[in-house]
Amino acid sequence: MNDVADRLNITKPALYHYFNNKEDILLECYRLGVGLIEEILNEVADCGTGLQKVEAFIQSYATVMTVNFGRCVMRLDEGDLTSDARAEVRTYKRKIDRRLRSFIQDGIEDGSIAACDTKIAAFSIAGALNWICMWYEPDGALSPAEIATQFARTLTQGLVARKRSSSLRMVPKRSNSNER
Amino acid sequence: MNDVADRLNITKPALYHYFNNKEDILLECYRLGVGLIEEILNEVADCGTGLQKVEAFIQSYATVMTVNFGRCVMRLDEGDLTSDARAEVRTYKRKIDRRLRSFIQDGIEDGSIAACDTKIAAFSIAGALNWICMWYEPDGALSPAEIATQFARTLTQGLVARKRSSSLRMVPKRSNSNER
DNA sequence: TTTTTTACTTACCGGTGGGTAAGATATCAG
DNA sequence: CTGATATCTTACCCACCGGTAAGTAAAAAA
Repeated sequence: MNDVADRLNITKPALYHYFNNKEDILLECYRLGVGLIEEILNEVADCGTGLQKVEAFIQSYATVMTVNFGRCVMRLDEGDLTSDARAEVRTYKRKIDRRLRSFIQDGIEDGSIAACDTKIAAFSIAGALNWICMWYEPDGALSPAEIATQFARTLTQGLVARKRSSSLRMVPKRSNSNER
Repeated sequence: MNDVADRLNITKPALYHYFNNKEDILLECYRLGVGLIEEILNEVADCGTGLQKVEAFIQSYATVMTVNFGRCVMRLDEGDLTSDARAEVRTYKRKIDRRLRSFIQDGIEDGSIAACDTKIAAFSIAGALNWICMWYEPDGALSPAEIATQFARTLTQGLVARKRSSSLRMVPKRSNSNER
């Protein structure tokens, strides 16, 4: 708390003028991060096949994970929250997870995604994405755009080499619309 | 420390009879976990194409993440280690990461894996796998075996639905082992 | 038997860190 | 001007937690 206050050029009691306690600050950061994610979820919600939605989701989510408040969403450990706060956080998480699963389900239904366990597939994607903020560093070799694009590709297409068969490659004009 | 000692039915000073400090205990747990991972890495090291090695790696690593000491490897936050310990931990991590990347590289060279950025691909896989211990619960709906198998499939094959083209689909008798 | 080593215990310490009491200064409403 | 409210400070508190001092009991070595 002292450090936080220092960083803001105020004293600790001034901090407590704006927040009730440490957890409130943490939660507020978390809420900001979740806000970012929910924003992109809404943008993504209607943009083609299930596969395309998942792809767009990955692309956007990966980008969010490279910005400060995005990282908060992941770095927060449920373990050291009071039960009230934990409940709130879990609600957010569930909401995002459900959304991702629904995209996958859409894809299975419209034929763009192979039959699979949506729960595990969603966990797999979410894990890869959440983990980004464990290794990403702003001044590192990989740019957010590169990461987002490669992740979208790897997670949807897999690693496996494919014979260039028929007209399978339908992913259109989303080459790299994410430079910012 | 008191809690740990309690759990072992001894007092805190007894704990300090066996370990120098808290960090040592943490590190020892970590080492046990890394030991498990390196074991499987060696088993995997020569078992076919690059893709098959990656697949075997995923399968095994996912399983490790569901056992206690496996979880330690991931739950340990570099942030609260002394620089010595951090150096050690980073060495382990680098070793594992390099190994995974080499498998991917092997696959690209032998044609079983599509050309991609090995660094990002490895991060993506490692992230999905590491994240497992954030949601896995021993008494939950998903068994370690299911998780491992589905992860291996999803991460290597991707989500995308593929036309049954030529002899590509070599994964046999695994129709839908994921009901529940 | 004596000595040493191993395996602990009770009682305690000091720093850290989240949080507060009480007051100062400034702004704003009436 | 008066009183209330918002914004911030100095000085302090105390629970918790990592770690230790000093001593005890039992086993192993001599």
